[in-house]
Amino acid sequence: MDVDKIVINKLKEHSRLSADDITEIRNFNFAPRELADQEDLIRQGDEPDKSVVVMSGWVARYHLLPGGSRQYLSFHMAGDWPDAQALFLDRMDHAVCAIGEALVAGIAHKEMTRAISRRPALGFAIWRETLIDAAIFREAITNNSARRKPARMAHLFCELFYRARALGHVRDGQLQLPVSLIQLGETLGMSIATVNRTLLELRASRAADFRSGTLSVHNWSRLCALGEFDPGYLHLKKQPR
Amino acid sequence: MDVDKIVINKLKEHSRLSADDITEIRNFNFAPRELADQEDLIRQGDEPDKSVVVMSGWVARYHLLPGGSRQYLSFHMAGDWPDAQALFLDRMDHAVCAIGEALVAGIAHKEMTRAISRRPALGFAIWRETLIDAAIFREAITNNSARRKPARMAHLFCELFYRARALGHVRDGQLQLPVSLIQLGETLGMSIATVNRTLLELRASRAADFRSGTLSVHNWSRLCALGEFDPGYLHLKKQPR
DNA sequence: CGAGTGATTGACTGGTGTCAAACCCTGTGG
DNA sequence: CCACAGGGTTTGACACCAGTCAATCACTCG
Repeated sequence: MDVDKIVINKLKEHSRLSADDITEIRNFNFAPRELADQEDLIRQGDEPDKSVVVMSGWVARYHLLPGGSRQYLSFHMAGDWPDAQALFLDRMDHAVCAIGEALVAGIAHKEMTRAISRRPALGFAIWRETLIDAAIFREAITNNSARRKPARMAHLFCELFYRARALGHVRDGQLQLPVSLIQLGETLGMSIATVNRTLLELRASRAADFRSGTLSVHNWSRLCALGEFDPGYLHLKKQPR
Repeated sequence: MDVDKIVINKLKEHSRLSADDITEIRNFNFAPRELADQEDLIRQGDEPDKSVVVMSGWVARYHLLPGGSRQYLSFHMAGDWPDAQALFLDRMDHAVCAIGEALVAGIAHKEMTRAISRRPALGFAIWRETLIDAAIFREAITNNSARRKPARMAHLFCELFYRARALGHVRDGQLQLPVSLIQLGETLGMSIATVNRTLLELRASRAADFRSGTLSVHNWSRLCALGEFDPGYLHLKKQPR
């Protein structure tokens, strides 16, 4: 699929676009870039001059911690616009890396601001995209602070699965998600030992099964119940399924 | 101080505004509203039609949890624009309440979008404001997930103190912050017992002292070290002190 | 002066991090 | 084809942090 199609579909998930807005997107010069597994797209402290759209694979945001370990902040799949927000921040306060091999497409910030000045509605759509990101961050605060470990993991799986389904990345109740247990731990704020034990627990509950980079959801409603998942915060117009 | 002055000063913290942008802000119709301690400004599920600026006191965002308890997400003081982001989200995924008595001023969303369509640069400034909010959320994820309890609390105090100082709310190394220990716990993801013990620890370290609604910072650099605080993520142009 | 809320402290217990060892799988090189 | 190395995963032992519960204290308000 073309980049502009991906972008347009994504924005349409939550915003209305006029024909002119769409033309404006079609005129963007997207610069593709291939990323190897774990390769950094941009680092903490960098001064970004472009935004990227994920075309295939996964990309993750993370904070680098004093000890050298990481705190993963969010995951982004094909269709997502992981750092639209870098548009107006001079210096990156976090890094973005590829999770597995990924393909992204960059748009120069200058080009974006010009387009937005011409067509405010397009800006509003992209703005909304960044606001949904913020809502996801808020939910992550709650998830990692207030929920017990099994609920925490279930919630993360719910969110990723739900978002992936909305973008059409789920096949046969399965989602490719090439993260290691270490990375899961650095996302959910638990040690690798606990990650593993919690994973076994989820498996035993027959709600979901994550192993070797594949998330299989066996019982969606049970998983939602376990994770206290309510998709409202994702602000998607059409609810999948 | 007038509302428009407060707003203009705040946006100038991180953005450049032209004379026309400032005129546009001056023309906003701000509707003042007084809030009692703990009063909800807006609830989870509401459909907002206006944004508010805090004029005095504090306001906090929180998620309501299944059990009825809360997860506080962020705190906002005079000058902050806590839900500029509600502008493009149909339904609130979180609530906002007053922490102590507070005074806020609301602007209708319609009025804001019109002004932004006229003056994109003003929109960019407000957008940036929401992006800084998102950066604060990201830091909260890391804080509550990756840092040990004492560092966690120290970091929160650092952030609030730093932001308050930038807005001129700090007097004699003291900041009025009328939160209870329960609320601190519901912010940092710890039980009230641990909050209290951690508070004693901070007090003993002679870095900071929080009691009866007043945060006193005795040794700023030590507090920063304890909390691994690096203010970069706040994206403020002028660093205070 | 009593009621109520919040703060403080102690005892107890369970969850979770740390450490260590074993295991599995994959790719590499002999 | 096997041996080996290395990364990721699985499991167990153990200590301790931190949550829960309960009692007491401090303070404010009616």
